[in-house]
Amino acid sequence: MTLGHGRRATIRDVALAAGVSISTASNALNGQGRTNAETRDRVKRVAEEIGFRPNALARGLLSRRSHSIGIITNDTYGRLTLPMTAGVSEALVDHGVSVFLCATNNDPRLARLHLEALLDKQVDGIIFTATRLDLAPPVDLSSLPMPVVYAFAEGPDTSVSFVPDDSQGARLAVEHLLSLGHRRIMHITGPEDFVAVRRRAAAYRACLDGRGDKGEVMFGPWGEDWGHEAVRRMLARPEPRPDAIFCGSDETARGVIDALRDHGLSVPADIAVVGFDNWHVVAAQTRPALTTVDMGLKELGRRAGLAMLDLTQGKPVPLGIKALGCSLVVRKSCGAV
Amino acid sequence: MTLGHGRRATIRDVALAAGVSISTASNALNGQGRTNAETRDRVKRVAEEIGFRPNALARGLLSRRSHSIGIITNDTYGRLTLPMTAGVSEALVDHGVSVFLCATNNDPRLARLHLEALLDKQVDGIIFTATRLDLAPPVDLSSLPMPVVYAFAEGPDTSVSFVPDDSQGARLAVEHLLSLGHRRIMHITGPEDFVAVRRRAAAYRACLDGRGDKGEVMFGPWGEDWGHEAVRRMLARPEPRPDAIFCGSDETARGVIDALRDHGLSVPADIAVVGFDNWHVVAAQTRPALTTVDMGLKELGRRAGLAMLDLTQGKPVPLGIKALGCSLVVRKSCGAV
DNA sequence: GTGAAAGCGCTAACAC
DNA sequence: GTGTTAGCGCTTTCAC
Repeated sequence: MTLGHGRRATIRDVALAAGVSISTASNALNGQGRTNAETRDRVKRVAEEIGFRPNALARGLLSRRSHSIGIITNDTYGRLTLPMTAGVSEALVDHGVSVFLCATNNDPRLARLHLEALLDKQVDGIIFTATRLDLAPPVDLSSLPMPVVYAFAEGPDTSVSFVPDDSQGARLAVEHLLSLGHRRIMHITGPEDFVAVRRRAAAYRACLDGRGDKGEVMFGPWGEDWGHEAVRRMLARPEPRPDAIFCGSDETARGVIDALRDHGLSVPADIAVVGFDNWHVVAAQTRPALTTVDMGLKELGRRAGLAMLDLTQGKPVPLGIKALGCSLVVRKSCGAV
Repeated sequence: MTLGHGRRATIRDVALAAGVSISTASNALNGQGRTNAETRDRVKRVAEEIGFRPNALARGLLSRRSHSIGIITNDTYGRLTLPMTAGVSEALVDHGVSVFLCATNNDPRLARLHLEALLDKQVDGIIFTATRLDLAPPVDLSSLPMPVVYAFAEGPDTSVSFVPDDSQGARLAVEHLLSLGHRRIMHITGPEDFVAVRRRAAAYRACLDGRGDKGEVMFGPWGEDWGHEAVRRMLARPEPRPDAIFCGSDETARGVIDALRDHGLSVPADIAVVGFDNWHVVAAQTRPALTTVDMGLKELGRRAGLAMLDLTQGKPVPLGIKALGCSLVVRKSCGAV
C-alpha cells in the first residue's frame, strides 16, 4: 500500500520504525547534513515501505514556499486558457509545483475572492491570462507579495509578460501568400479596438509596402457571419477582385471560405485564404482545410511557467513584454497563382 | 495597503498591536471561546488595519483541511473540462476552497506525478473528469485517503459520480422532432464503442418504437467529415428519404447541414436537423443555426463541487452514478412538417 | 475574559 | 554521525 488509507504516515512514524530520531530521519531523507550511508539507506527503505510522503503544508510553513501557483483567467469556455494552463503545468509539475486555476469570468468580486484564497494559501506566484492582450486584470495585481507573470496579457513594464508575436504571425501569413505569387491580398479581420487586430493589420500593410498593391483592411466583428458579410461587400465592388484573403481569425476565414463557395468561387483555385489561430475544430474542418497561423499557446504557457519558476527561485528574469514567434500551419486553402 | 508588500502580517503582529496575547487574538478573530466584546472589536479592527489574513498552510496543518481540491482530467484542449471546472470552482470559491487543475493528457506517468503532488499538498478531495464517460483514470484512485468524485466519468458503484443523462437528452431531441410532425427520423452519430453513443442510440430507438418508422442509426467517426459522408450514403439509397436527422454531435450536425445544402436540400424546409453538445462555436455558426442538446456541463461541475463539499464536511452523500438532465436549445434547424 | 503552553509535521542550528 | 531544541503560524485546551 503505497498511498494508504486512514492517517497518513509522518516522519515520526519513519523515525520510529527505523529506530532513529526525527531529525536523523529528516536528514537521511533529504540528503542534508552528515548521515551514515547505512542509516540513510535504512531510513529511506522504511519510508518507502510505509508509504511516507512529506506533508507539503508543514514544509511550506517552514520554507515559505508552498510549491503552488495560481492562474487567474477571465476565460470560462477556454479555447485559450486550457492549452496555456497545460503548458504552464507541464513546465512546473516536474518541480512539484501545482497550479490553482481561477476563472473570474471578469467579475471583480469573484476575482478578489479567488485572489484572497490564493494569498491565504501562500502561492509562490500568480500568472494572469486573458482572452485578449489588452485586458486589464479585474483586480489589482501590482503590489502583491509574490511575483506575477502575464501570459497572453500585457502587464506593466516592470513585470514579466509573454504574448504571441502578432506582427510576425501576420508577416508569416502575408509572405506565404506573396511567395505563392499573390499580389492583390486583402485583410478581413476583427474589431479595430483589439490591439492584436491593429498589430496584425499594421504588419500586413508593412509587408505589402512596395510589393503588390497597397492592400485593404476590413474590420468587423469576430465570427463566421462577418466572413460572409465581408465577402458579399467585396464582391459587390468593381473588379479587380483580390486573389488572396488573409483573415484575422479562423472563424472569419471559415465564413469567408463558405461565402466564396456560395458565390461560385473556388478556394484555392480562384482565391487563396489564410486564417489565424489554428483552432483545430475550425481550421481542420473548413473545405478545403485551412492554412493558418498558430500562436503556440501551449509553448507560451510553458515559457510563462519557466519564468515563474525562475522568479520563485530568486533567479533574474528579463522584465518587460516578450513576444513569442508564431508558426504557419500549411493546409489546403492556398495555392500558387 | 490591504494586501501589502514584504513579510505578511501574522496573528502575532495583530496580538502585539492590539495589546493582547496571541490566543486572545485568535479567539477574538474566530469568535471562539469567551471574549470581551470590546476586546474582540479592537482586535478585529487592528487586524483589518494591518491587513492580516490567516496563513492557510498553518491552519491546514492543524485542522487537516487544506481547503483545496484537485481536478484530474485527461483533456488538454478543453471543450469539456473548462466549463466543468468553472462550475466546480463556482461552487467552492465562496467556501474558500481552491482548485488545482491537473491535465494528464492520459499519460500515467504525468497522472501519477500530479496525484502525488496533490496528496502531498493534502487536498481535501479529488475530482476526476474525462472527455468520455467510459474512460478509466490513468492512475488508481480507488484507495485514496480522501474522497473522490467523478464528473463526466463513471466511477465504481461505491463512489460518487455525475454524468449527463444521455438517454433523456436523446429523448428530448427525438420527441422535439416527433412533436413537429416528423416521422422518418434518422440518427447519424459517433463510434459505437462510446457508451454515450450507445445510450443515445438506444433512447432514440425506444422513442421511435410504435411511432414513425423504426429508424436507422449510422455509426461513424466524430467530426464534420462523417456528416458529409453519411448524407452522401443516405441520399444514394432509394426513397423515401428521412424528414429529420438527429445527430450525435454538433460537429457531425454541421457536416450534415452543409452536405444537405450541397445536395440541394434545404434545412429546415426539406429536412430538420438536431445536434448534441451545444458547443457554441459550432452550433451557433451552422446555417441555419443548430437546434441542439445541452449537457449542462457547468451545472454538472457545480453539482460535483457541492458533493465534494459535503463529503469533506463528513456529510452523507448518495453513492452511485447520478445522471443529470440535459436541455434542448432551440434554434433554427427544425421546422414543423 | 485572558494568557501560557502544547502541538500540527517538518527543517535547521547546534550540541554531543 | 546523531539527537536535542527551537520554531514556521496557527488553534485549542486549561489554568488563572
